[in-house]
Amino acid sequence: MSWVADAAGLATLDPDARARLDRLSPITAPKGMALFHPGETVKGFVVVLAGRIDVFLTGPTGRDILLYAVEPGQSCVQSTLGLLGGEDYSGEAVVQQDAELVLIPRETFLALMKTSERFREYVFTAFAQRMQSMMHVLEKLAFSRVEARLAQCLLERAEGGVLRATHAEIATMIGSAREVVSRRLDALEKRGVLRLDRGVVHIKDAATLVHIAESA
Amino acid sequence: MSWVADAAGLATLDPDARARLDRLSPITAPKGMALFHPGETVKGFVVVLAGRIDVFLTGPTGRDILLYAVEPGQSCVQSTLGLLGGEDYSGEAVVQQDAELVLIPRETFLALMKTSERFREYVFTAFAQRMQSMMHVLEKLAFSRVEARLAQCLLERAEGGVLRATHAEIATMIGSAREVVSRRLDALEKRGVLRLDRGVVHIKDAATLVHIAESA
DNA sequence: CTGGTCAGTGTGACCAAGTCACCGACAGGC
DNA sequence: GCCTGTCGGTGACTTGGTCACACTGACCAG
Repeated sequence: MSWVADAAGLATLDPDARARLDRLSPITAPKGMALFHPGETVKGFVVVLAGRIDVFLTGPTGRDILLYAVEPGQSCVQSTLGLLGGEDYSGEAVVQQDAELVLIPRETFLALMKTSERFREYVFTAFAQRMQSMMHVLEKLAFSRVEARLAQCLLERAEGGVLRATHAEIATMIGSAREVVSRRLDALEKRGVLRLDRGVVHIKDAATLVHIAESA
Repeated sequence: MSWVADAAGLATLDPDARARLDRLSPITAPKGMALFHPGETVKGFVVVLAGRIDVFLTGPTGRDILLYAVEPGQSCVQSTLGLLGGEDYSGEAVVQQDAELVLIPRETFLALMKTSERFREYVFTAFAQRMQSMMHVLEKLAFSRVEARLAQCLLERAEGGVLRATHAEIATMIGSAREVVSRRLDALEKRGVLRLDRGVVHIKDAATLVHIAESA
C-alpha cells in the first residue's frame, strides 16, 4: 500500500515522482520526541502522515510559543529553510500525538523539485501556508489581548465543548505565561463562562466566549 | 541595458528566462507610495531594483510593525503568497526610498517557475530568507525587552553613528509604541549614551549600546 | 514679523501582562 | 499509607502599551 496516496496534496503526483517517493519508508515517532532542536542541521523534508507535530519558538527564559501544528498531509517547512535560505534556526519541533512520517532526503527533495511540477506546487503551497500562519501568530501576539487570544484558542481547539490541556500548554499555544492563563481562566470561571478541572476546560457559554474572542 | 543584470540572484539566469524578463519594463515608485494594502488581490511578483520598500503589519489600533525591508535585488515575497497559499493578507508595503521595481505578472511568473531552475532557486531563497527574518521579528517581540530591541535597532541602522528617524519610525521598526521609545531614548541620553535632536539620534557610546543590545 | 498649522516630542496616569518566588493540592507508583 | 512530580493558585513587582494631553520648533501665508 502506497503511503503517498495518504498524503493529501501528494496524491495527484506524477508517476515518476510517486515511484521515487514510494521507495522511502514511513517511520513512526512517539509522542514527546523532538524532531529537531535549535541550531541543528537539517536532514531533509518531512511529511506527516498521521499524528501531529508542533513547532515551537523557544525563548532564552524557557518560555516557548507555538508557531504552528503540522497535521497529516502537511509538511514541516522549517526543515527546508536551512536547505534553501542558509541561516540556522531557533525553533523546535516536538511530536504531540504519536506520529507517522516520511523523511525525504535532501537529494531526493532537490531532484523532485527539479522534475515534478506537482511536487513543487505542494512544497510552495506548504511554504505559503506556514508563512501565513506565522503572520497570524505575529499579529495576534502584537495586537490582541491575552483574554481574546485565550478565548480564540479555547473555541478553536475544544472538542465537544471540552479542551484537554494544562494551563501551561494553553499558555504556549497563545504565547503567554502560565500564571496569566491561570488568572484569566479563573476570571472566566467566576463569570460562569467556563468550568475548570485538572487538565480540562469545559466551555459552558460559547456565545460569550465568541464575543470575547472578537473584541480586540 | 538589461535590468536583469542589476538584480543580484537573477544575473546568472538562463538565456530563455532572461529574454522573457527583459521584455518587462521597470517602473518607478515615489517615496510614500503604497504597493499594496490589506486584503488586496495580488498582481504578480515584485522585484526591487533600487530604493527600498518596507513591509508592515498593521494593527487595528493603527500601530504597525516592520516585518522586513526589501532592498535592491530582493523581491517582495508577500505578493506571491496569495498566488500560492490562497488566503488574503493583512500586511502593507510602502516605498521608503524612491524605488525602481519590476512587476512580473502572474502568468510569466508561473511559466518561469515551471521552466527555469535558477528562477525557482531565486524565488525559494527569497521565501526562505523572509521566513527567517519574520521568525527573528517574532522572537524579538516575544522574548526581548524594548531597551534591547532599541539598542539593536540603533546599532544596525545608524550610519556613521547617526540615525535619521523620528521616534515614531523607530517605534515601528522595533514593534513598540512611540511614547515608550521616547522615554527609553531619553533615559539613554541622560546616561550619556546618546544625543538627541529632532528626527536624529547620535550615538555617543556604541560600546554601552552593544552591551544593552546583548543583555536579554 | 506676526500668527497659524503641523509634525515631532515630553509627560503623567493608568492598565494589561510578564516575572519571581512561593505554596497548596492532587495523582500515581511504590 | 507516603513520596514525588505535575498542576494550579497567589501576591508583589516590573515592564510596557494606551490615553490624553501640553509643549516646541519649522515653515508658510498674510
